[in-house]
Amino acid sequence: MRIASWNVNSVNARLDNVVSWLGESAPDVVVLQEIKCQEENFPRAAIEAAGYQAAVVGEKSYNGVALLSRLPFELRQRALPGDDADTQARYVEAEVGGVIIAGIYLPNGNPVESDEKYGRKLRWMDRLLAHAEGLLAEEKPVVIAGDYNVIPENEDCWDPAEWLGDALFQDEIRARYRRLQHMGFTDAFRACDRRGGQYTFWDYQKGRWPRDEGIRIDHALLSPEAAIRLASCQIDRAPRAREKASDHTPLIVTLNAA
DNA sequence: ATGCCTTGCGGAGCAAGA
Repeated sequence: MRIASWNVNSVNARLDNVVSWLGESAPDVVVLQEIKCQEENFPRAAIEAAGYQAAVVGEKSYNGVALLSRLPFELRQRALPGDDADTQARYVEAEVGGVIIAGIYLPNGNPVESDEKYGRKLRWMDRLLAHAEGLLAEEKPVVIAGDYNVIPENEDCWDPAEWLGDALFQDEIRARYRRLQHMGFTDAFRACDRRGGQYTFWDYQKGRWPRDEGIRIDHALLSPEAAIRLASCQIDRAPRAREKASDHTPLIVTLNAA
């Protein structure tokens, strides 16, 4: 099973790129982040024509996630449990072929001085940790994939000095990401590739893409039952080079058959 | 230099992203 994650920075602005990439890459399941539309404005017909059924958790203008699948799936969650007052569209979870797949769009958290932004990020991560414990207890293959907005280590960043004051780089943020690993989740990309300097995001500004000055912030974390089936995990840089590219590029995980 | 891009919203110039 091939499972991809991609922050598309508006699914409607990116529709041609997304549909052509689905045709070329043909993953079984894709979790999208920042679709930036309500469910009624999601381009469902074009996605279905490409061969995918979609579970859409939308919101006007901002955020928004979707799970696309070529295989039958059962929707499990449309929100991250733990705070009914949180109305932002950042979480979707489904079971596909015996694998629990969660798509997440973790809050950015800047500026770090702001409880509204940074505090929200910390609290969202704490809820994710709690929910992840419950998923582990199911003892099934689980893949939590998406835009974590976390730079795990200095080597995942082209210039750590430039990111010292940023919410993506704070020690307490990175500690929470490590806690997911300590409780039993495996960073699929890092398990397959020891190299630093492998990025999933390059800012539109300042020529970051042509200079390959990026950060690795899109991740797939695997429960032990999924990790023992890990065949490969790759960053597909091709979509970032296209016209009208998203500032993120897809991450693709391949699991061996059960 | 809270900018430099890019998007949504709405019909100008912000807000938000990372």
